[in-house]
Amino acid sequence: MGITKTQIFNEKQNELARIFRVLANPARIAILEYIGGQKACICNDIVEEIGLAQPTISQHLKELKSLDLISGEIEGKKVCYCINLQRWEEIQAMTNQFFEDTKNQCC
Amino acid sequence: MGITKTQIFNEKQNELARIFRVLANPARIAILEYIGGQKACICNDIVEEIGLAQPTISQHLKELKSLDLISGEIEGKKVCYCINLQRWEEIQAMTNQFFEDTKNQCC
DNA sequence: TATTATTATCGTAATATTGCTATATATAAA
DNA sequence: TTTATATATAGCAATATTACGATAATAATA
Repeated sequence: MGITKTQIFNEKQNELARIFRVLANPARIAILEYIGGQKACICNDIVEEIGLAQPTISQHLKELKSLDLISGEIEGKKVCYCINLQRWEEIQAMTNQFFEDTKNQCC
Repeated sequence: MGITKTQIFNEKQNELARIFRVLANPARIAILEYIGGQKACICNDIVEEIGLAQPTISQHLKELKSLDLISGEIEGKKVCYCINLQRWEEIQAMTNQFFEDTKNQCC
């Protein structure tokens, strides 16, 4: 095989794994940090900031959007990306809950 | 190419990405939940619990150990795995800090 | 309309990940 | 010592990911 057996896991486990997968890349971490660090929603200075080719950045942005972690508003020929705060906090809460729930008593 | 360009990112970004990568699989989430849910450190009932082949579980455990997220104590012919609480909380804090730091003012 | 700037998509090569079977290793029990 | 049990490792096939260059799509500007 070679493909993750999502069928045998529950929805929450798959959702958590998907969230972590989207975050599991330093370019996407850097993009999120950069977007988060801007006062205004700056768009694709990201390409210059990060140092990867424009199509690569575009692909990473697509993945981040697929999780609804960021949103891109079209402003003329530019697209202005910013953190989707509501979803961000939702995901922060979910992951933190996972860490909290999984702490155990053993050892 | 096809390989992540770790050189162009800083240590923290790479470390975060690595943490998220280890967590980015529903089998590993399920394993952690199971280990965390046991009062005592139960070992490889995990194989029966999860429903993947024994070598596959072993491989996932190895990845979790590589992040020091769990530790495996040898007890006779069995190995008793449990959450490494100190590291667990360290990683919880790191990821939570990331979410906290990255929230922004825009939009 | 033609040009330019910005972003997205397509196709591809290199590499990584997932999960398996077969097998090795290590310890306990007979 | 032989056998059984528990775990790890090696090797492999299928699929996913990362990053790129080429190119399409969109919209502002000349």
